[in-house]
Amino acid sequence: MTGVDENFDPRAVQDKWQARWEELNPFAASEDPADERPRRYALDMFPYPSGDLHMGHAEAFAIGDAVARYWVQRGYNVLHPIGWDSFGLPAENAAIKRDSHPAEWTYANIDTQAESFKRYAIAFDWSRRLHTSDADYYRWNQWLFLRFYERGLAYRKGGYVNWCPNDQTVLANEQVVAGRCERCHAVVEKRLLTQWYFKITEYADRLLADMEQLDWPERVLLMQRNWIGRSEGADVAFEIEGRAEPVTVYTTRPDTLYGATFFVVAADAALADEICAPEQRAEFEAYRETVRRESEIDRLATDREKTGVFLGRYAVNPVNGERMPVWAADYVLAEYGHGAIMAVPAHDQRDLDFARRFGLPVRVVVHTGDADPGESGVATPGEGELVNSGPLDGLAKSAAIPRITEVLEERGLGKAAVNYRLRDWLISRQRFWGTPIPIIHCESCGEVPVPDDQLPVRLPEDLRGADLSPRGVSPLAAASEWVNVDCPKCGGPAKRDTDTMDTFVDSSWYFLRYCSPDYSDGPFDVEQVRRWMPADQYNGGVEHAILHLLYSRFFTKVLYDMGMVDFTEPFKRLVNQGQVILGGSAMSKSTGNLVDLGAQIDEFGVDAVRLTMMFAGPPEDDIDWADVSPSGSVKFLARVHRVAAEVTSAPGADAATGDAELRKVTHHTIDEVTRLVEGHRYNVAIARMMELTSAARRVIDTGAGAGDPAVREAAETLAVTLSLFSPYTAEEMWARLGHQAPVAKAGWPSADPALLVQESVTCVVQVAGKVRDRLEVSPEIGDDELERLALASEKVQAALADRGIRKVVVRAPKIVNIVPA
RNA sequence: GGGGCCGUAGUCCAAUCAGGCAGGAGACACGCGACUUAGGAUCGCGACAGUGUGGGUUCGAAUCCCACCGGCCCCA
Repeated sequence: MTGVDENFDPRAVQDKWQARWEELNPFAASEDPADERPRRYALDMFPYPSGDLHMGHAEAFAIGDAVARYWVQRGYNVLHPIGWDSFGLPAENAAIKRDSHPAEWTYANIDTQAESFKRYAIAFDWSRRLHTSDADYYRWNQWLFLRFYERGLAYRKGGYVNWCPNDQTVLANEQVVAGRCERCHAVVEKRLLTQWYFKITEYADRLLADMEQLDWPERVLLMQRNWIGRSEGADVAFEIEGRAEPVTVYTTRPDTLYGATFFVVAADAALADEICAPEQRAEFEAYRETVRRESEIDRLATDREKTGVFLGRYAVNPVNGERMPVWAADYVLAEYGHGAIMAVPAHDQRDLDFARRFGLPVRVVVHTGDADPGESGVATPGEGELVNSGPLDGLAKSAAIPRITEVLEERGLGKAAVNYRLRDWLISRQRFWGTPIPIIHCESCGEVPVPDDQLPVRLPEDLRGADLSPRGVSPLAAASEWVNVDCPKCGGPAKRDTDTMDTFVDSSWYFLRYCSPDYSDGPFDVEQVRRWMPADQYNGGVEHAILHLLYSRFFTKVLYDMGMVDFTEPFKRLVNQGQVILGGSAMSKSTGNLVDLGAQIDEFGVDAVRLTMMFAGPPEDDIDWADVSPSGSVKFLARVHRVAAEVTSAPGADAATGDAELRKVTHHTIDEVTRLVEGHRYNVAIARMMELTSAARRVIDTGAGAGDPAVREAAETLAVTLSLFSPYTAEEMWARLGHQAPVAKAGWPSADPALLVQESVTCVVQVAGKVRDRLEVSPEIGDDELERLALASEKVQAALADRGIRKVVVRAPKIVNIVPA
């Protein structure tokens, strides 16, 4: 062989260009107002610094990088920043274990990851790097908290909250997945605590309505819609005998009001305690104790037997005056609606299960045509005609709902109502490594905000190791010098709030900080944000479909209401990459089912690992590392590099004088790859680049040879397009072709339209749907002429034999289908 | 229980949005040949087989519709 492939040593090429790029700094975004290039903001979900980068990071950032690099090639002024989500529990746990400070572990890991990102050749603007655990960052969490507080969007309240017994802290609803802690998977308990909340529920309708603006995967929007869980129904007031105030319940099925046969109050709701009759109290309190010990998982299980206790009281059905026994049960949640429901066993399965367990009556009020629920044990929630319902009789369910709502409103017994599944966001945490909540509790003044000019409230630096052990209250409480302060209002003795903020607060606005990372007069420079935001594309894992993405949308809307931003949605387009798995299951350190990114890079090189990620399939699909072939990528990179290395024509050689066929392939490839990259179909784009490589190879070996200018044109096209995926190889090719680095700024090639036109196309002629002949015809051929040509074909005539023709379908210039009689 | 997404060669995947030649775009693995020795290199060639199942619409269905089977996800 020529020996040039021996010159292509991926490791040497990496080291050489990484150093060179460090000098060139090609990806700094320009803030120059005179820079007229249109701006694009390519945003990646920032990493948590737990050890080094792993395969998942490698895929996610390879995708985001292809986007950013493509925009740079297209001549945009591109913002592609990086930072670290560096507060959080793992650092704290590591500090306890090692008797050190969380900052030590955190910043060491950040440095490791930063070095890996550089080696991995991600096109970041390194000058904008931020860490949420820096006081320069978290002071603005505190500042934002105070603005939320002023607007009534941050408040403290007592109630049952989710408690993770392992992490020894409360959790937001969004952090409880199927009854377990989303971090450590411990079964979540309920505790009665006073905690800080953000009033995200006030934005529920806007969070729903503004989804229209979003070019996001439909399934993510659907998940958010489900999470917010808007439902329409009615609030209905029920008298409870012996209680002055009526109790309001929310129902989505007011049409079934005549079918309500009992009333259920959440066992752990205050109402149950209040109305329980004295003779039932002992039984009720015993039951309540068992309920409190139950996990969310138990309570949600649909197949377990219903439990409950009669409270010895009766509610009155407002439409027919019937007395309904009031029960306490665990299948009604204290936090949902008003913590009490009217039970309609005929048309709600859980109510029916309860009724059958305790021998309560079942009354059908909607005739659905299905078996009687009282007999079958299967509730009938479907459409049907109302019966046993006084004035509603004969109406369809859909007509009965507005009718009964109207009646209730007329009589002052109820009204149409909207309910949400979404709860307010619980943001306080009883842990150390987070943003201190900037509130001071004064005995005489109550809650007093820390004045802005005293921000940041820094974390005390003398806590470390065992000081941080979880003990159910924040470790900050033990730092007495830090805790005890003078009240900013009255100067009297006061104590700091010792909880820290959920780290999802940090990540709800970091993308704004990137626009002006060193700004010191506010969380961000409003002008800079106006120029860069909203982000054009946001890349990250679907695991954030609800939590982070919902919170960020909420923050953006609040900032909009504060007049700090001029848009209501932060991320125009969202791309969720799949996971990298191994042998069909998720990679995990604990099971040893793991591929180490560093080892892959050592073996195959950065470019081959990146190319393998991008070529494996569509970005949103999972990649099973057992199914892909990084060695195949190595082979391709050597092959495409060899094409460039063999080129002997001079830079600037006139391609027009070169091989016409190869030129067509090159320009078709440019045209297709452009479209494919725009559509995020990188795997197909790479396949096209492989085809072009083969076409150039053929011309070198068996055609016009390596000196043909068309070969140079193909090689240059390959270098620039490959730079999105395998930047080191692309840079080396570009240098071999006699050009100046960086190839990243070479400029995207454009296809010559003249080379895209086809002189002839193959028209398929079918008889009864079977291909019988192929005709080479002009792409401009008319239907009539094509039909004549097709019918004249000998093969067609033979296939027809002596059958007549019933119909001829012509779709010029691609196909003719002749249907015999 | 409700809703959503997905089933194409031994394997990963194209073509599905907008119905029109799957002699599958590309690749992995496999086999053969060439490179005057060798080949975990390179270049070339090849075979295999097939749109989950059953209906429907259509001149024509991987593509659209319905049902079923199987897998994944969200809510309950």
